[in-house]
Amino acid sequence: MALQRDDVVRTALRLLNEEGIEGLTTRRLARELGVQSPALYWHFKNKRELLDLMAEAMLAEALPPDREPDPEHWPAWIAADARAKRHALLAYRDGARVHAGTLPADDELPAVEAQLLALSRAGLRPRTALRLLLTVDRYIMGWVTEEQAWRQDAADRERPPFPDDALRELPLLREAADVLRMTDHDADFEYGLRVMIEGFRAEIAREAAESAGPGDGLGWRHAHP
Amino acid sequence: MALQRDDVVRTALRLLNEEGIEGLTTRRLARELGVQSPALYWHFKNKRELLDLMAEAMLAEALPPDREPDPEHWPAWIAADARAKRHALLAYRDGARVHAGTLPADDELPAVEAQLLALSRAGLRPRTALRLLLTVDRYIMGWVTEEQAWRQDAADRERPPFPDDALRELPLLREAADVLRMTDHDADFEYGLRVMIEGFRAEIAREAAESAGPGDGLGWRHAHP
DNA sequence: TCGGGAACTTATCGGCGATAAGGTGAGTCC
DNA sequence: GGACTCACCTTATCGCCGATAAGTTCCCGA
Repeated sequence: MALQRDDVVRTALRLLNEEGIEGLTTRRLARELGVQSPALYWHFKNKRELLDLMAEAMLAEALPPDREPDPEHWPAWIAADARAKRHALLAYRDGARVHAGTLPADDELPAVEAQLLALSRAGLRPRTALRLLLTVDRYIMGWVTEEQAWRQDAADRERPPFPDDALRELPLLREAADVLRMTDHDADFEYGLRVMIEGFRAEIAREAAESAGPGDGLGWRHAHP
Repeated sequence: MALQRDDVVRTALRLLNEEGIEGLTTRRLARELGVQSPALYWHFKNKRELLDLMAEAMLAEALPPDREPDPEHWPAWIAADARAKRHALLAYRDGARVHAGTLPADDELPAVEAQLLALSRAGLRPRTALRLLLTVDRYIMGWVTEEQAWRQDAADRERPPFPDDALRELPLLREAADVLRMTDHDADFEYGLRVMIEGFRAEIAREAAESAGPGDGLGWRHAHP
């Protein structure tokens, strides 16, 4: 049986985990598949295309396109999707770097439309809703990129960064040292996510107030959920 | 006069802008400096070290370490710093990718300490304050990374992404099409930043309420500024 | 005057993504 | 049943990359 595009992508993802993005070369991948490296160029126009398919595959597992976001509990599914995406990216070494800069495929757009629908039921205009989704997405990408870089060179590094004596004259940083040293990625990510959703609440309240009539310019009302 | 480390970094930054990160090779850089490429390894232990110094130089211009953040107006300086950092990264092609994964140098820590001090005057514990700073930093990094990737392959791409007919069945996305297509990076970035700061306000109010006494678990009070 | 080290050169290594051109084998058509 | 086709792969090669080894130049201080 001849090589399938799908086999290549799966093998590439396995190789990514074993060797990291630096070690993911067309030659190495070909060897893994029992094939000569130019054979890969039958299946992909270039390495970028392979990386794009890898990125798509990484997220397809974690974020199936047929979710049905509930307008009543938007903070819940926004947070759940965010966690799922983070974990999907974390599941592969350098996952965030592989995913960075890829465009959503056309068949992912309906899922976004569904999210916009839910958020507009919650009181947001589509433009605003999409901006919120993009905001949390950028946060996730930035977060996981740093997280994986950190984890990676924590593995290489001989000694931990920010030793105590570098913080001697910096009492507040010393008190926040475990955040600075990222000893608990999960909790720190979660914190930022929560704060962000808090901001979304305020934004929804503001926009609802604006559309209901002239607001007070601050819009401090309780968002629905 | 012999080559100075600083000349190399400056030339590398210029070259980065002209050629992009792919075109920034040691050979090309050496040629630009009128030198053979192994000469560079006298000044830097490897390319990673050069990139780190480039990252540091990029931001040093825009975020001088002697700013004095005002506790009374923290939303203002958080936003200003965020904009400055974004612009610093945007000032160089692939700036975000160059900066990604670098650690703050030890001499940048006092500036962070000053920010923590201002935020703690505004009512936050140091751990929380640092988490907030990291949150907005991750947002910036994620944002600019995507923004530069987008700008870049907008230059290569023959036709714009998300053509109208891909959105035919997606009315909400169509209404938000200019956000989806990122026609106004500045405004979209600003929006997310504002929402984020809105969340910070809520967080500060909550933490103030908690430390003042038993809160209501929601903390919906007006933040001070 | 001469030793030494800073700053560079030449030569070379192994590896990379990609292309060109050719081979092979299974299926199809007459 | 033989010629043709085309999917899928190989071999050979290109120009580039980051990096190292070893040797050269030249200035400065003792």
